[in-house]
Amino acid sequence: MDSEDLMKLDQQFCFAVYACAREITKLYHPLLKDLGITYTQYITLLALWEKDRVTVKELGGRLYLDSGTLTPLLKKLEASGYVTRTRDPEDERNVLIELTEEGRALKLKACDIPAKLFEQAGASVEEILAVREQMTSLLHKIHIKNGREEN
Amino acid sequence: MDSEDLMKLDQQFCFAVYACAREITKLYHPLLKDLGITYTQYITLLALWEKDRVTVKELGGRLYLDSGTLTPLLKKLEASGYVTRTRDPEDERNVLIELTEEGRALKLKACDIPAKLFEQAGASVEEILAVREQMTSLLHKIHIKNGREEN
DNA sequence: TACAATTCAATTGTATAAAATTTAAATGGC
DNA sequence: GCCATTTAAATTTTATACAATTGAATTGTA
Repeated sequence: MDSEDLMKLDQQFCFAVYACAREITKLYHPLLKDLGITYTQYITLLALWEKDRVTVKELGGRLYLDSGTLTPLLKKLEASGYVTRTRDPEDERNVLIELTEEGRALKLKACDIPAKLFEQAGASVEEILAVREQMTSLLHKIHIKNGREEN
Repeated sequence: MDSEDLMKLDQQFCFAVYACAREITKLYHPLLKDLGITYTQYITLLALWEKDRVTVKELGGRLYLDSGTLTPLLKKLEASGYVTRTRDPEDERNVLIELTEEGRALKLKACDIPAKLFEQAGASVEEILAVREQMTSLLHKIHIKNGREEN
């Protein structure tokens, strides 16, 4: 492939992923609107439903987001009554995020979302699973690259 | 797979794509900073280097972005001297986007970026190409779904 | 030809993202 | 125990994204 072809939009791996991510988010929108949460809030709650009483740091590590994004988002979830934010008495630098009863209850209202999305995706389960494996593998590799300054 | 597993963060196809898209953008950052442009501006210029003198609508169709995102972005590219924005005399509703000489010249400075990124990706070319095909296919399918209100 | 419907870009309002800086708290030598 | 270093969260700044609305221009049609 010559340099001219490499510059074409349709040849860009990054663009396929970038545009796809945005379209997927839009696909979630009507379902999440019923619950009164945004996509990033949904992803954050998924992480908390698995394990809460975690620091912003740990949550950010799992979501690949930093405090600049999470702090305002968690304050919104707190204002909505789904989580609490309390300074860890053991180490006042840490803020512990915990689900409230309403936060836990929301999981039941959201539990059919993954199945609904799978159904809407318009692709076979096998295909989706295979691509997910590769995306996850690539995500880890790139995250490590981004973690180092050089290169 | 039971409903509990379907709710796990690592099982979410959407999250793999969403997080990967953000990490890829970060990977581009140091390269694009040298050129003084952002990732979305780079993608927009890729589209224009292929074909310019297009309306905001057409450009948005190729980039999967609407005027709410493109209008301020194109104004920045205009302020940087890379594009011009002129109302189409034939149909005053349309705004035509054209590259300036500097905008065209920037392509030469950017032409080694795709190769550099391929190198950094840490995955085989075959793997990247295969996943890109599937992401692109899925992108088209979901875009059509998002275009229709029902479903 | 009026004029309702449509189309396009811009605007408004809300919510992310991420780099860079700041502030407060804790830690590790000495 | 003092203080430089480190760490965590918050804040600041800049740049997307997108839904919804607005306003101007065009089109279809009676």
